[in-house]
Amino acid sequence: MSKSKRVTIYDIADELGMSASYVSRALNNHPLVRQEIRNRVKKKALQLNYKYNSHAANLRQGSSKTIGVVVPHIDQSFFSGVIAGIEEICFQHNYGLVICQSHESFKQECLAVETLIHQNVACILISVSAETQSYAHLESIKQHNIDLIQFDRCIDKLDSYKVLNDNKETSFNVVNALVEEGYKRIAFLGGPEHLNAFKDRKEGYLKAIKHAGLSIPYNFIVDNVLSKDKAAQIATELLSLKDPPDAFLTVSDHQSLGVLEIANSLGIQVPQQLGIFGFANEAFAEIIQPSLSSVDQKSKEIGERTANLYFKNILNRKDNTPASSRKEIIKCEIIIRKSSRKVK
Amino acid sequence: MSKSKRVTIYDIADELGMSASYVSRALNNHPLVRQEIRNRVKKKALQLNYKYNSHAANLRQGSSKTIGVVVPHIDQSFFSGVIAGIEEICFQHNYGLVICQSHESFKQECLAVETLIHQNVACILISVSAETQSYAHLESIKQHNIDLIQFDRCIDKLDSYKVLNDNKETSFNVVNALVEEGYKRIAFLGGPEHLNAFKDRKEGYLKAIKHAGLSIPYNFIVDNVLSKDKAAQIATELLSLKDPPDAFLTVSDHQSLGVLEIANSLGIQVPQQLGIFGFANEAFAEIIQPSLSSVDQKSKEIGERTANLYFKNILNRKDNTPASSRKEIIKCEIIIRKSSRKVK
DNA sequence: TTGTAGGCGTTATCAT
DNA sequence: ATGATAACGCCTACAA
Repeated sequence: MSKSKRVTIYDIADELGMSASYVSRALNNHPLVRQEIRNRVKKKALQLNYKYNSHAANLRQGSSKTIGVVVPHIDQSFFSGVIAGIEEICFQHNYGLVICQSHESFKQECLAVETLIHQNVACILISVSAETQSYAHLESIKQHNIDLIQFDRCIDKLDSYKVLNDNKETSFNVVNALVEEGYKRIAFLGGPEHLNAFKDRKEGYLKAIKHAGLSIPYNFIVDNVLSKDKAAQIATELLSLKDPPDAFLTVSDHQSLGVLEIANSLGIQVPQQLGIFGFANEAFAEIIQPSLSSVDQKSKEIGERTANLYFKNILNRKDNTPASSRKEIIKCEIIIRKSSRKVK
Repeated sequence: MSKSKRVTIYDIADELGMSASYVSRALNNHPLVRQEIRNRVKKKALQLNYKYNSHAANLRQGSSKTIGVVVPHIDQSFFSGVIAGIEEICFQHNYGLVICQSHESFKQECLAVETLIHQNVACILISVSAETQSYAHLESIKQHNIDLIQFDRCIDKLDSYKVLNDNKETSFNVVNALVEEGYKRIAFLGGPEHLNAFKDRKEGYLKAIKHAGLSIPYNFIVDNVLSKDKAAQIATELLSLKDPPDAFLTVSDHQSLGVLEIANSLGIQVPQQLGIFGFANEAFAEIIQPSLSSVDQKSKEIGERTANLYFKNILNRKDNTPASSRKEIIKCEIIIRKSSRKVK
């Protein structure tokens, strides 16, 4: 295979005895080009194995019909669900998608954002890493005339569209459900409190505890234990107390899993002696024994709404939306499984 | 924020009273530019909020320091592991990564490949969809001077580097392990046979069955049942026979899960009455009860080796490697858990 | 060590 | 309806 030069619209033009600009128009279905000619050009393009060069087009047009997504992990069901939703909408609008993982690292997140800016994406959709506290990198996005939408885990202070779950309400309702089930000493394993999603879940929890008139020891409420291992460690400590919790509300199923494993190893019966309730509705939640109660965050819908926000509200209608309507709330669904149901 | 024009190297050059080409060299750490000047230029770039324009650079250079990956799903632990490995190596070499999902659809796979060609990626790493039988789209990659490496699920007939597991040997060994455990009527739930990974696993199975001198009814061997649901359906049929299988070897943990659920619902004890063994070592395999025996395919290593193949063997050393050495084999690790261990 | 000039492939604008 | 031309931002011979 010779290192032949790339086939361009000029090659097509030459073969067809027309100009490159006309070929370009034909390929792009320009209304001024007759269907018959379009077909002829496209046929020739195929025959010559011509491929469109996005870089050239992007350079010329200064924008790229591409959307960038940055998420902590692509293999958590919440995020892969979101991505599936985004993909679908982008596909409908004929936009490309570049997916980046931060692996919960601030540094990698900055790098990803940097790359996406270099690529001149039209819009960046981001759910920030657990480490992310400052947001100069996000402001830099806007400085480059790239649109920004945050979802799920947002920097509150940063002005941008946001797509969120009704975390506080859901958390409140979950605790109520636990209380109704007879649990009274409900511990809370949270995430980093500087992220709204986790802060809201904690607030909902606190509100419900108050509402139910329960008194919870201060050390039952632990922030920033977002991994299975950290959760397991805290669970070990708490469950070894003379007056241990009789339930855990966690902000992720991975934490729930950590708690469950510790409970098992300590011989504590779930759900009879200990209730467990989490967020995210990971695939494994309904598979394991006992199945884990969890919150379905409607990830695919979040993805769809987030992407649609760009296409419907931002593109064209360059943003004179009042700040107040810049938040979309997606309602969660509470899924009660065995891990929080004492009575059959 | 005004719709200001993008800051370019010309702006930096103007401010600093030098030429754009010199700025370009300074930013790229060209040896002929003194460190002191490099620093000054970079400082000014930062100050002006300059961002590199990849499109312009790619267009100029005709290649993009970007690698494209196409996988069926990003949220299966095998593939996300592979991606993690690839990411790491790309990062070391300062290459970008574009990740695409085919969702097991041939059409979407073609689309992804098309997009990556348009983006002028340096190399495409692909594990084809279950539907993929023809490979014109993959040949098209090579026609565009883009390098191609297949991993895991490969089109055998297509000449390219390949990174594979030792599927046949592993499958053979797994069956032996099942036989040693006392299982005798071992059914096989496979994938689409036109894909080497599944074909090899089947061959290993058949070889081991023969080697052990077992006789297996022909209907115990079923191809192309790659989902949990399909596996469950076949398991229901087989387990309802008067002489049912006493073990299942599957080619994915999702299938194993389907089998397990059916066994549970039929009141069949796993592993006492029915052994189950799968591939992929999904996260849930060790979590559920009984834990699922599976094959760890060393996904991260596959990713690393695949990416390294590009950087070490292809880049620069433009391919005079003999066809024979164009295959890398990664050894699997067999993980025996409860679902296939009769004796304690 | 630094600058000049040209071109990568496309598309928008202007002209015919 | 079709063509010529310039420009997007960068890099790299080549020149000085």
